[in-house]
Amino acid sequence: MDVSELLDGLNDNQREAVAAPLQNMLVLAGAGSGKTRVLVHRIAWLMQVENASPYSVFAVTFTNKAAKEMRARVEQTIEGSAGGMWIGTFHGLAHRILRAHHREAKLPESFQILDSDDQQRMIRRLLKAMNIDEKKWPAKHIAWYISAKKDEGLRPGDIQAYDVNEQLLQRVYSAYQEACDRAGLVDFAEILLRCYEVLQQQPTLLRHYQQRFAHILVDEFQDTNTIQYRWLALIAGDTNSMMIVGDDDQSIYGWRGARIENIKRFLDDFDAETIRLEQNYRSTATILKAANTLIENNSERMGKSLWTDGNQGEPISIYAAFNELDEARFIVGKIKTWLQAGNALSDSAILYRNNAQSRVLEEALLQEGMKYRIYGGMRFFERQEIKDALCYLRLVSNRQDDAAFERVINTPTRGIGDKTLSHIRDCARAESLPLWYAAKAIIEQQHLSGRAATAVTRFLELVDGIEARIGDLTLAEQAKYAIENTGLMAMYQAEKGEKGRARVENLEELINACEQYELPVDEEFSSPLQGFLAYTSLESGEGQAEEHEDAVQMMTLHSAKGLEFPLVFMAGVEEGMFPSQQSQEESGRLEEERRLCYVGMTRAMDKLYITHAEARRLYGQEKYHSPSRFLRELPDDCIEEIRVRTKVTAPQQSSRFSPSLTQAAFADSGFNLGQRVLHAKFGEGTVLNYEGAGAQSRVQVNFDDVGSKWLVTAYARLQAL
DNA sequence: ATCCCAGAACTTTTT
DNA sequence: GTTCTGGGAT
Repeated sequence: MDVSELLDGLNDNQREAVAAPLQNMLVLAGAGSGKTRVLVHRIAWLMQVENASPYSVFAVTFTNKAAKEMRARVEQTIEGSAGGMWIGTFHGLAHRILRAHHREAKLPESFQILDSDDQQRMIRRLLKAMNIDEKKWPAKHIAWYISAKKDEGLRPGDIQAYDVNEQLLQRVYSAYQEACDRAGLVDFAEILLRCYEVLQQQPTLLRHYQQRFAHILVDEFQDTNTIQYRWLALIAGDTNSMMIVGDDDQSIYGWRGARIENIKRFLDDFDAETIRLEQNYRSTATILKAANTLIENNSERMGKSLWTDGNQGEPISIYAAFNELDEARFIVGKIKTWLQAGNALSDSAILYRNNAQSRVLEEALLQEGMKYRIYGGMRFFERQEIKDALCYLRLVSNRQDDAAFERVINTPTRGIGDKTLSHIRDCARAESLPLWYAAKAIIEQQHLSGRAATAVTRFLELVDGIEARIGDLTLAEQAKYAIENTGLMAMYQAEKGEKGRARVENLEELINACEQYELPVDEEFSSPLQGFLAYTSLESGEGQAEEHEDAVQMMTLHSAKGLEFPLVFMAGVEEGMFPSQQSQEESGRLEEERRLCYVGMTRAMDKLYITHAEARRLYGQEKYHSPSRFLRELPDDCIEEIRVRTKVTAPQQSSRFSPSLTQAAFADSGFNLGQRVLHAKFGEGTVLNYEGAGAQSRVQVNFDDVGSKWLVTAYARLQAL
């Protein structure tokens, strides 16, 4: 590609960033302002104009998806291979360095990665051994604590524990770390911290990477945490060509350690120039104006205002639903209309604050026979049956892996009970041995009863046997061999019902994934299996066996970041839901919620609907939320209210409507409950739920605007208790 | 080893 | 209200 072509089609600011001299730079890139484009073109520019070698490029993203996209677009732009460049996620790149220098990092060659589930099991095990009450100290919280400390670059010894609680946490952290080290295991946070420490402690190594990576590019910089910042700074050294791209207004991961202030810190530490990308190529002027106005309510912004030379577009529609069912019905209705106008389902998205909200929406879509796809949820490589299989493979490749040992020693059941297991654990603890070797020792010392000893021996031989047999097999054959010979397949085949069938299918899909897997040529893995295992932990399997059909896209606001859709619905925009209850109680959280709202709004290209429900069944209770404060922050001339809100009046004593009130409401309208379809005119304070003695019914109510009154179609679904 | 029930949880998510 | 989990009973 010709050099001038690299700048063609870019606006002035984008061009300025792409063609900037070698210097540290912050590109403050608003939503939909073409930041990926700038990064990609910058890489091409560095190569073609600055004669940078591909080996000098180090491009970091947060997600595998973003890394993959960047690599693909670079290759497209430079019309060649991006091999030699390091383009990947923070964890992927740090992991790569650790593999290459596992000795310096004091890790076994076949070290394995713990996902958060493994991590929690590991902690639970420790808590039992340390006699700590799990009720008082849930493994989840402790895992959270440990990760948070690692994210800040803190080892147990760096923590000043002033009170007994923190001292306990510190003790568990310490024990956990020892257990991981002994087993050759690293958790996600450990990958970064360990890599950081190795580079810091090995000046020769560090110099090597610093000299090699003359050009560092970082995407989504507002999401970096402390250790990520330090890691980048270390590798950058005094290089003066680091380009970071980010948007302080889209920082929504503060709750998991992201430091929005890293952007400002970068400006100081690296004496960087700032370039702003404010022209938006995605949304209508109306949507942008509303989003801008909203975000201006935040303080300490770096300042940025999106604009477009495109259409004004339609106003943002705000719908005040009677309850969550009405909300779902409304949304589905609008999607239906949109579909009938000749649009694709997959161009519409429903965004919500928390996953629990998806259910009612799903039911409504199902009722209309509309296809949908929900993002998030259980990932492929995290499924129980998949993890079982992977843990066998982990154990095959690294006998020290205690987490894997614990998981599969009695899966499928082979007569190794709690007693035998705690025997092995005791021995392991006493001798500071991995469980595998403790089990071996116990058998040799004949400390077990005949039956238990046979069972354990058979297990050890099983794993050894797999390793002996898979030597010259392909990866897929190895997996197949392991899944079948361990009895896993038989176990899940025997499991009845839809669930068992799905699990068998997943195991087959795992073999398929092995077939598809390509070992990265330039990374240092001792075996294809090793590479595959790392892949399964770092890439959770999004896209595995996924169908691409035309469907409504459903996801949380968080997972919508980076995406765009012509038609967007934001559901449940109510006080207590969004901003969430807890964000209103803790200080500083509110602004992040507002940024989340900003992110949500700026996903919409053409039309945005925002809905809120006056009544909502939440955790089994009827809640009456007022519309979100964020709605009040939108400028009047950008919005239209589809249904003027009515005041829902609950009876004084109870937060639920009473049966008599419900019956009265229906009787007043001249209809009886139980009648399949009812037509009624309802006024303010419409009663939506009916609960009678002996039978429980949920009244589903459909509303359409008819002048100042509402024509109501309702039917009751009576369910005997 | 398996099953069943009581009790707890319950933002947001990538790696 | 629902779903998951852990512990106790069979």
